[in-house]
This record gives sequence, C-alpha cells and structure tokens, in this order.
Amino acid sequence: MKKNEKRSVGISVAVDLLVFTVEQERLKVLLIERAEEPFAGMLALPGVAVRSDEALDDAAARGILEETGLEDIYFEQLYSFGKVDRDPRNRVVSVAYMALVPQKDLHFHAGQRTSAAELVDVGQLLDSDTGLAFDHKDIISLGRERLKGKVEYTTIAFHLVDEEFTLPQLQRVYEILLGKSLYKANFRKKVMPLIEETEHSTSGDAHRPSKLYRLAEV
Amino acid sequence: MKKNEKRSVGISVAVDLLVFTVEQERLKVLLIERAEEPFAGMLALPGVAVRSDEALDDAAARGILEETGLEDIYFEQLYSFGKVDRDPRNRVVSVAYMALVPQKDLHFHAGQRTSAAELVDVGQLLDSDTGLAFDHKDIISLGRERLKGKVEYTTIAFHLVDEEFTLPQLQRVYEILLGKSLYKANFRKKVMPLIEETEHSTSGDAHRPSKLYRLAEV
DNA sequence: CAAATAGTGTCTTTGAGACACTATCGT
DNA sequence: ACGATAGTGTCTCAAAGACACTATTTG
Repeated sequence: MKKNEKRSVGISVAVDLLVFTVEQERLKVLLIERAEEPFAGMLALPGVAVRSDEALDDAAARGILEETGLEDIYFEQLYSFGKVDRDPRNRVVSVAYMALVPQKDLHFHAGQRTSAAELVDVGQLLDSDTGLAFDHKDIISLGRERLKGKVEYTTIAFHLVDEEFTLPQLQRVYEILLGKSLYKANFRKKVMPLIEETEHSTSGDAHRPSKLYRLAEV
Repeated sequence: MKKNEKRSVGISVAVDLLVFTVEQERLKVLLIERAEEPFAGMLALPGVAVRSDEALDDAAARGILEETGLEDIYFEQLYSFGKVDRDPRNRVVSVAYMALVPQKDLHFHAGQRTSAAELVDVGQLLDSDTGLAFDHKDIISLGRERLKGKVEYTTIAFHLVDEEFTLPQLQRVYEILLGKSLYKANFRKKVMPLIEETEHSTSGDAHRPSKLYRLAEV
C-alpha cells in the first residue's frame, strides 16, 4: 500500500461534461474553444476538476451550472477515461457525465467567465476528421451510442423536449437520435402509455392543432 | 485552476473488482476478508490502487491477475464511485470493474499473498443485512443489475460457462442470472443463431448425451 | 375548398411463450 | 423396458411494422 504512493505526481480527477441538446433537427453537443495550452484554440468538452471535498455527482452538477447556468437538469454518469497519456501535462482520470437539456432552456450567456461555448452538430463532428482536444471525440462518440441505446427502452429522450410537448415534436427527437424515420401511428401507440394529456394545444398554424402532453408520473 | 489544488489531501484513484462466477447453481462474487483497519475483519471487494503510470483498464487487469491468477478473462468497467466519505481515511474515487469467469477456471490459491478469498452467494448477501466494508454492497448490487440487464441482449452470460458448453448448462446460467426458469425449446431457438456445434458430447450419464457448443465467431 | 399537418383503425408480420411430442443414453 | 435428461415441431398470442384512412386548422 505504501510502496506505490507518489504524492508528488498523483492522479488528478476531473469530470468532463457532455451537454446534449436537439436544435435545428440535429443532435448537438456543447463545446468550448480552449484558451490555453495544451490544445489551445481547439474544441473541447467543458469540464471541471473534482474538489477533494466534493462527490463526483456534485462536481458534475457544478460544472453544468457553471457552463450553462442551469440547475436541476437531467444528467447521468457515462464512463471513466483513464489512459495514461490522455492529458499531456499530468495524469488525469476523467469521469464523463452526460446531460440532456431542451434547446429552449439553453440560454447562451455570452459574457460568461468561460470561453466561447457553441453547439456543434454531433453527426457532422464524428463523421468529419475534425480533431478535438484530448480524447474528447471518443467521449462524445460513446455518449452518442449510449443515448441512442437508451432511447429504445427508457424515457431518456423526454429530457430533450420541453416539459409540455407535442407528439410530433417528440417523434422528431426520437428520429434524430435513432437516425431513422418512424411510423407515426406506431410511435404514438408506443409512447401513449407513458404520457398524459394537458389542457393545452398548439395554435396559429395552418393545420390541425397538436395536443400538448407531459410525461406521466410514476 | 490553482485555487482548489490541495496536493497534500489529493484524491486517490482505485479500482474495485467484482469477480462473478456461477457455482452450485448460484451467482457468486469473490470477496476478501479485510486484515486491516478500517473495516478489519469485514468482507470487502478486492481492489488495487491505480498507479500513476497505469491505465484504468490495466489496473483492473492487474488486480484480477493478483487476485485470481487469471489473465485474459472477460471484464468491463462498471461505474465510478466518488462520494466524499466512502473511505474514512482519505478521499478515494473508485472505478469498479466487473469480471466474469467460469467456475472451473477459478482455482483458489490458498497460499496467496492476499488474505483469505471466498466466493459469496450474491443473492443471499444482498437480501441479508450483512454489512460490507465501504460502499461495496452498493457496488455489488449495481453489478448484479448490470449483469442481469445485459444477459437479455448480449452474449455476456457465455463468459460464465466453459469455452465448450452444453445448452442445458448455458440455460441454467441464464436462469440463475435472470432469476426465473425458461422454456427449453424457446431458449434453444434464441441462442442457436449465436453458437456452433463442436464434435464433442457429454457421456457417461444415464440419459441422452448432450452436444457441446461454442460461441460462434463474428 | 385546398393545403398542410394531427391523429386513428386495422391488417400483416414477427418473435416470445407454452406445450406436447420424440430421441438417446445407462441400468 | 424404464427412468432420466436432451432435443424438436407447432400452436397461440402479443407487440412491431406498414398502410390507408379521417380530423382540424389557416388563408
């Protein structure tokens, strides 16, 4: 237990944050442009160092708050990344968290202490050979896969629409995450048991109004 | 970046190991009896401190080797645990890994450097109010859930039987993991596409011999 | 009333579940 | 021949997929 302690070059622990949203019919992730070396000028995931008096989940919540100004949004731990040289400066183990936020809630605060943040199209990013800082492209790729997988058997996609939503809106989100179009009637049958009607509807469009639903309790 | 550095009380990183096997018709996990404080005399998961020149996966493989003498067995990262006070001595973030090994391969080396290791029935352990060191009971519980979940849509259960196995053997493992009995004919139809026959069969039993299969490539 | 999108009824297809049967060993 | 376990054929039923239809708004 004692022979391998190297306090002077100990391991740092950080959380990296995948903040996903759906905007313009696309899955997007929040990235920042790095101001400092290493990887200065490149795009990276936002992240914070975990404080020694702070739980991992709390560090993630703090990072999300600092980056987006939002509290109480959905997030879950994704995976921990711990290759030796993933940070060229020193040894960092990063615990990645994935957060989902409806585009409407994501107000950009331009004059934020953090450098310029932007929403980047995940599909384009992963297809292109755009380089990202550190191993962040791998993290995004894994997050996208997890999200895609969980859409099928959980209600995770509901975190990407407003609290009250129409079924066509929700269906678009499903289609974007799954990367394929769905049959309207079947989609509705599938999600109907999970939701409940509100008294509201859309209006003003030149077609039949759409009822607003919310996720049912329990 | 500098104001929160507390090198003297930095965060330690460890991996905890869930070594699962099926023995005596039961899912079991490898536990050790702790020799030292804290929690001296209590059961705990084996684990190792992550070295600063060692990747997380490598630390897990090393821990498995040290604890079981086995290399090249299946394992995957489970989850990272990071509550502030999970270790009363100092701040430790633990990355839990789950390993699966056929009971036959698990030779106990009594004269091992590690303290007495034993296989403990997971169901009994989680039902009873037996206390485990640290938050290890939570880790086992999560591992059991993950295993149960993945059985249904992956071939993960194959790692708990020998390379060549009979379908009745495999079915027992599925039943133990899922906690319910399965219909033979349906089970066979489900796994048939995944496996290929060998030329071997069981023999010596007072009934029809059972063909041995292996997991099909690709 | 035409264009546009919301929402429904129902047939088809696929796979899970249930059950009854046949097959092959040792004694 | 009998007990015991391995292995198969087929019916049933429920969910997923496909398609055609009706409904309600604005201009």
